[in-house]
Amino acid sequence: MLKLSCFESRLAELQRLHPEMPVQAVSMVRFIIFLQRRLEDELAGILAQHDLSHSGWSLLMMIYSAPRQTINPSTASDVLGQSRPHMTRMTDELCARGWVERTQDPNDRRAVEICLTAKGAAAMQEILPPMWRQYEGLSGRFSAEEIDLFSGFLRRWLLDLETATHPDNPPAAPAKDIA
Amino acid sequence: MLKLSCFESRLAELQRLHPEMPVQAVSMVRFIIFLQRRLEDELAGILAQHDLSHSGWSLLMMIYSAPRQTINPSTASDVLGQSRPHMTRMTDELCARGWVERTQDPNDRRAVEICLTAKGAAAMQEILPPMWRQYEGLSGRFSAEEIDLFSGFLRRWLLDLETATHPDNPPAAPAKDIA
DNA sequence: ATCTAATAGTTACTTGTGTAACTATATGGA
DNA sequence: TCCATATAGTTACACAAGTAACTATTAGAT
Repeated sequence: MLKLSCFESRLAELQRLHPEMPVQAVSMVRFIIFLQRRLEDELAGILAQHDLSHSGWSLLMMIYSAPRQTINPSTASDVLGQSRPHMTRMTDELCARGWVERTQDPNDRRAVEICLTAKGAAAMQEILPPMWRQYEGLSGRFSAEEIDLFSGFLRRWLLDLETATHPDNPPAAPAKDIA
Repeated sequence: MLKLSCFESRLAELQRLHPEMPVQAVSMVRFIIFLQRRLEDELAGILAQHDLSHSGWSLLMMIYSAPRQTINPSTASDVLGQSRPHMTRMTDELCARGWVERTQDPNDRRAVEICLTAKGAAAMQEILPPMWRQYEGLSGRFSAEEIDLFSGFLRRWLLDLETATHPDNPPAAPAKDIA
């Protein structure tokens, strides 16, 4: 029996026991958790070939795509949803590879700037193509229309959660079509 | 600036640098990871009041809703996507609370059965109502129609990933309407 | 100008969870 | 019937990532 089927049997039984259970909410939350585990496991396989963890990869992509290919640890922590000590450790690892370097923020002596090096940029050129293929392979089999809809739902949910925990944030503009 | 907005700026820049990037796939995978972090953080808040980790809670729910409120560790590990040693530790914690107990499988001396105790059932009656409310509160603001669609997408993606990594599994039947 | 509160990043410590290895037991093929 | 292989669960060890505490620095109110 498929694991998901087994899980859904449990869910059905839970609902039988507790008709007041918000079954859709419970299952959606659980589906997200299951998806995350699988997706990270799959990505971990190919990242391991480059001796990268998922966190290191996330940070590297943030740096690579930032203005002047430079970021500071607190911003990275904020956007990636991971702790500042973890950004410190990931930065340590990437520095050890020679892929990034830390410099002093000229305007704020507390702050550090993490910049991509030429070596790091070269590494990214090598890693990105197989990673794009991996991401594509991880996509479910959806039509373009379904992907637009699904992506929009995920984004809205994220925004709802972000806005709920930081009510002072203004509601975000609708998604711009990035493509 | 919203964290998600910041992230999407990075994504836009990545796409400018790499037009071949599968932007929808990359963003969807990343959205799942972000969602999982937030959802688990939110759930952790209320679970902490009951001195439960997310893993312990997951296992407890699996046991609570299983036939005869009994499960074995390997099945739990398989369905929840977590390691057998972790199931052992979670079981240790729940045993220490008096909420579950281990018994010998009468048919297989290797196997352990984890059964909910009366005390555990009582604890569940107490924990479930606030948890239902928490799950409901975590749901994004979607219409019933959108929730059906969204839930279906999540489920299909999970099935695609499960089938891709275990090709011998038959494609699952479409979701039965649980309600 | 002063001082309190907040922030940036690191270090030390803690918690969560994986893998490897182990023992005991079951399965299934020869 | 025997034996190799696989499985169940635990223990030991390793790794990932969080929190608390710290120092240095900045921001902003008075």
